[in-house]
Amino acid sequence: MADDRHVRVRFAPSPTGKLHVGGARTAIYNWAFARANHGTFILRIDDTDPTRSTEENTQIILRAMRWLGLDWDEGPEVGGDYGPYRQTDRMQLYRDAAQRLWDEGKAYPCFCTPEKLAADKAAAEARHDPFQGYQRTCRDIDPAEARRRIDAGEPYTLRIKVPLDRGDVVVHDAVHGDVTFNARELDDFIIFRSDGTPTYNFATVVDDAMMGITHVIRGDDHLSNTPRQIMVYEALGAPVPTFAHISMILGPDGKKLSKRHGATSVEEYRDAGYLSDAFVNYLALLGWSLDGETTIVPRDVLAREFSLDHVSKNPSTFDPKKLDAINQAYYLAMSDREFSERVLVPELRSAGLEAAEGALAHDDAWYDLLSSILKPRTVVAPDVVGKARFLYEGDEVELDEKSVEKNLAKAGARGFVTAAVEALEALDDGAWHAEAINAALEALPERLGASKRKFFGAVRVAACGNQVSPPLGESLELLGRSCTLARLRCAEGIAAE
RNA sequence: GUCCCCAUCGUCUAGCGGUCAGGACAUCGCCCUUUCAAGGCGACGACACGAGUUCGAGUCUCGUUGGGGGCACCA
Repeated sequence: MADDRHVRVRFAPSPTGKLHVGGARTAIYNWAFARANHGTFILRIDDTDPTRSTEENTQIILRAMRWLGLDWDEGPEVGGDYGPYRQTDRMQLYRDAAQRLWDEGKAYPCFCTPEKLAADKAAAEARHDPFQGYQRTCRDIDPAEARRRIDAGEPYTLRIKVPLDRGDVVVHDAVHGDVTFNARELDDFIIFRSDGTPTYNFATVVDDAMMGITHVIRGDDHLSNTPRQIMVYEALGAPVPTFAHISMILGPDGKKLSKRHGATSVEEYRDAGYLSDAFVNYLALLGWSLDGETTIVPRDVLAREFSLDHVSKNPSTFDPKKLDAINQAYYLAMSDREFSERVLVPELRSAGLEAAEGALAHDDAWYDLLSSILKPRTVVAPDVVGKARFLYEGDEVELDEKSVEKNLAKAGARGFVTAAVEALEALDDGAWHAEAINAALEALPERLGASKRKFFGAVRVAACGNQVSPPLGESLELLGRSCTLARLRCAEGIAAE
């Protein structure tokens, strides 16, 4: 094992799309593993597929990484001693490495056409040959002959020459243990395409070897081609890293998570109003546990306690409900001030309730009070907008039809509102606080011979416009004396007698 | 077809030979309560199946079944 070396791990996304939740989790594990072991976390852009990779996607991924708070020690924009950190900028390195293997007789040119390869494979399949890989057709072509054909312009690929006596390959995996692959499965796979570009299995290994990667933490889907990658390490004479293959993330139907299951990209969750900390917390727990009991694992704890041997082997199902629960737990843990600054005000601004920039309509105490009542009612950030809107409608609230029908339209409602107006008028501006407001209204239902439910329901709709609202006392305090009384008087006019 | 991986409540998981199989989310009920939440208490609910090994198996072995992944001049 290479564990005694300084830990160096990498996250190497392909910019063929946005950062997916599965990729995000892989990134989180790599980051956390590096931090927990005082190692180095490297970000590398695996963009060897020119047709599908875009610069735009690269930027989206970098942005998502920053939003997730996964800072990298080496990589794009921060540099490092093992760069460049984009595969397209490393082409010469792959060529050099391949040339070296060729010179050393560990790789050889293959002139088989794709058609021949397909035919060979079909034939192997037809005779039920357990070995369906490359038939090593060009393995023993005389070097001089090969040279001649190359010089004549014949297209060729470069294949790795797997030693015939290699024997079984065992992958030492930190989450799966030792996984043995039969030597028979290994074939002389292509390391360089006929167009002169390296294949993934070759490029990644060259990179990981040159970058001194000690632990390769990646998706389960790579386990099967790890043996061939090991062949490359061996040919290169580089130490084989420790692998850690983590299971996939599935959708609610047990199928691999995809678009049809809803949001799959990190930025969609950011835009939906999830907290980065909560999102990282949830994803970290999807396949890893601290102790089996703890659900709230802040980033710093993750960075300290993360360990590969608590990584689960089974695939996990993405559960939006649990994400919600964790997100809400993070809000609940915030102080009113923090909630106000990080959640409430930004949402009010982007919803246009508050000016996009500059001074706010109220003082800090007002937002803190609002935060205190909205916090336990918020699952995702944008929830605050709908719940705070009634505070921004001036003296005439928009009355919810159904609420009016079930409250103000009921007999006696006018009397309730009138009584409330009288009681509240007795309070002057200086005494306009939730506690005093509640005290002033408290005795009224009994005096009027009405249930609290009916009385407060009528007042609530009159002042807040809806039978569902944050606590009444605080709501009226936030509304202010004059606005509250204006709304109540307005409702008196339409309330049933 | 072949190779590999996986298998504990609906979901995420704890468990690393002897546990009343624990926690969290979800669901349901009760409490609190002027609405909605939040909170408190409680209920429901799992070792896929079959053989072994063992005094004893969720834990070890093999098989079955069921999922997933690889076998590309994709990554």
